[in-house]
Parts: sequence; C-alpha cells; structure tokens
Amino acid sequence: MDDQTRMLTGLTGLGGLSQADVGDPDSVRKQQSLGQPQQDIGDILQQIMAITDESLDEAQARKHALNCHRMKPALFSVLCEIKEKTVLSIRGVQEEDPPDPQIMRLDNMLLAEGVSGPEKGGGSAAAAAAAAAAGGSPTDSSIEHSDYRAKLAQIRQIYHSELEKYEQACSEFTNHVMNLLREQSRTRPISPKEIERMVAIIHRKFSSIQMQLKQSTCEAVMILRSRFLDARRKRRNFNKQATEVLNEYFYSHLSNPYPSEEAKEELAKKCGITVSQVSNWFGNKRIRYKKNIGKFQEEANLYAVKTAVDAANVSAQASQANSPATPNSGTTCTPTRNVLLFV
DNA sequence: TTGTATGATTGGAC
DNA sequence: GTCCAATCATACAA
Repeated sequence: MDDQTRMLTGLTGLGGLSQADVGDPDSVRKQQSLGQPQQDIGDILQQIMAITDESLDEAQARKHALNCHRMKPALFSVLCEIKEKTVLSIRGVQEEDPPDPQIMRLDNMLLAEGVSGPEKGGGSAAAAAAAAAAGGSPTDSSIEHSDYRAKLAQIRQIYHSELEKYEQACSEFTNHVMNLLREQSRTRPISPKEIERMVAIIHRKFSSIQMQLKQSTCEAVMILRSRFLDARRKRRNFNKQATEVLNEYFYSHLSNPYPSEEAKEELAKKCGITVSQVSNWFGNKRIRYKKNIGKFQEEANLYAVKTAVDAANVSAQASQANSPATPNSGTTCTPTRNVLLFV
C-alpha cells in the first residue's frame, strides 16, 4: 500500500461514519463498481459534506480531530506532491493586469464632471461653462445652475454610496476568502502567493462591477448635462425694462454704439442679463439698424426725446446740487470703429 | 397658421 | 479676443 492509499484508508475511520450512516445509494453503487480507493474518497467527501450540516461546536470538534489525526502529516505531504505536479499549469497565469484604458477614461471623466474627486469645482464649473456658452439670464441661470448642481450632487452621492458598498463587500469577501484559505492551509498546501493571487482575482471581479457603476454614472451625468444645455438654448425675450435700457444706450450712443467692457458689465447688471447677452444684443441691433434705418427711425426719435428729457432732469438735479452732470456717466466707449455707419 | 421680431449661433475677417 | 453677416430657432401677435 502506498502512502496515499494508506492515508486515505486511515482517514475513512476519522469521523466514524460509514456509507450506511449517510445512506448514500450512489456511494454504495460506486463501492460496488469501483475499487477500494474510490470508495474511500467517497467516504471522505461524505464526511466533508456532513460537516456542513453540523453545529459549530461539532464542526470545531471534528476539525480538531482532523488536525490532530496521526495521518494528517502524510495527507499534507501527498497533497504537496500532487500540487507540485499540477502547479505548472497555473504558473503561466498573468500576475498583473495593465491599467484598463476604459477605466482610466471613466475615472477622468468622473473627475472632470466633479462626480469623483473633491466636491468643489468640477460639476459647478461645467455648469457655469455650459451656462456661459448658452448665455442665459442670471436669474434663470442661477435657478437652473443650482438645479444642475443639486442633481449632480445627487448623482455624486449615489455614486459614492454605491462605491462604498462595493468596496466594503469586496473587503469583507476578501477577508473571508483569506481566512478560509489560511484555515485550509493547515490541511493542504497553500502559499501566500496563491492567497495573493486569489485576492487579485476577487479584486478583478469587483473592479468589473465598479466599472459598470462608473459607466452608469457617466451616462447619467451626460444625460443631465445635455438636458441642461438644451434648456439653456431655449430663447426667451428680454423683459421690457431690459430692452429699454439697452435701446436707451444704443440710441444715445448712435454715433458709436460699441459699449466698452465696463459699459457692457453695467448694462448687464441693470438688465439682469449676462455680458455675452449684451454683446449679442448690440451685435444684432447694429446690424439690424444698419440694414433698415428707416424702420428704426421712429424708435430712434423716441429714445432721443427720452434721453434729452432724462439729460435735462439730470442737469436740473445737478445744478441744484451744484455739481456737473454727465449723461451715462460710468460707461465709457471703445475707440471709434465703423463709426461712419452710424452717423 | 403664418409672418415678424428677436435672441443665439456660427464662420470668417481683423 | 471682438465684430460683422448670415442664419437658425423660438416667441409672439394677427
């Protein structure tokens, strides 16, 4: 009898269980058709399976019995031999995966959108950029901007909560497997390297789940962003007061209707719109006025009168206060450009 | 429904 | 970068 057979034969008596005890007809059939070693393996398997049905105390006692069994060193050495023969098949397994470019792309995108990484900047910057590009009014912009940020924060919160859950589950599962392998290493040969490899496999599985989470988050951010941009693109007419302020400036500077950056900022503040909207308005107004001066003549006269009345009022107030008054003070004009078109 | 007004966008020139 | 010119897309009045 060789070592392996001796050991297996010895182990059959370990738990004091026989096929009759477990009443497995399949094992009985095997016993009849196969030789003694196969029968012994069947016994061992049955004993192992039976352990799972036992209470913790019983299992501990059985484990202790197994660890103290006189044949255990022999079993260990046989398993070492078997492993030595089979280990070649797993030596070629790739140890380290290169960083996945898709994960890197997703990470970069989540960072840029402000979903991962520090909370400030990111998303709000993206929202601000989108708002600036679309050029909505500050009031609406701030509403939609805050709405965008709130929704982004929601996505961020869900993402981090899910990520935390995955990481916790991964950590728990890894610990469980490591403990199991360490425990098993008392009865079969398991090197630390193999435990590491198993941990790496588990991490790979969990990172693929993480990638799905990242992909879903990216999609959600993209949808949110496109909806936000679509909403910004909807045109709304400026209110009457804003149009009046802009027209007043335009017709009172008809010889040079090119407000400076400071003037634009002031007008934007007065009208409750953005500087880029002021620029758009003046661009449109100049071109449309130039194309059809006749049509705008009445409007020009109206504002000329209005400006004159306002100037007179200001002048009267100024003389009362004994100080010189300048209409549209605080708004400077850029050097003349295309001025002849507007004379 | 249709025509007009108007804010936004785009491409080219400077 | 600004500005012009053409154009698009939507709001609004008839």
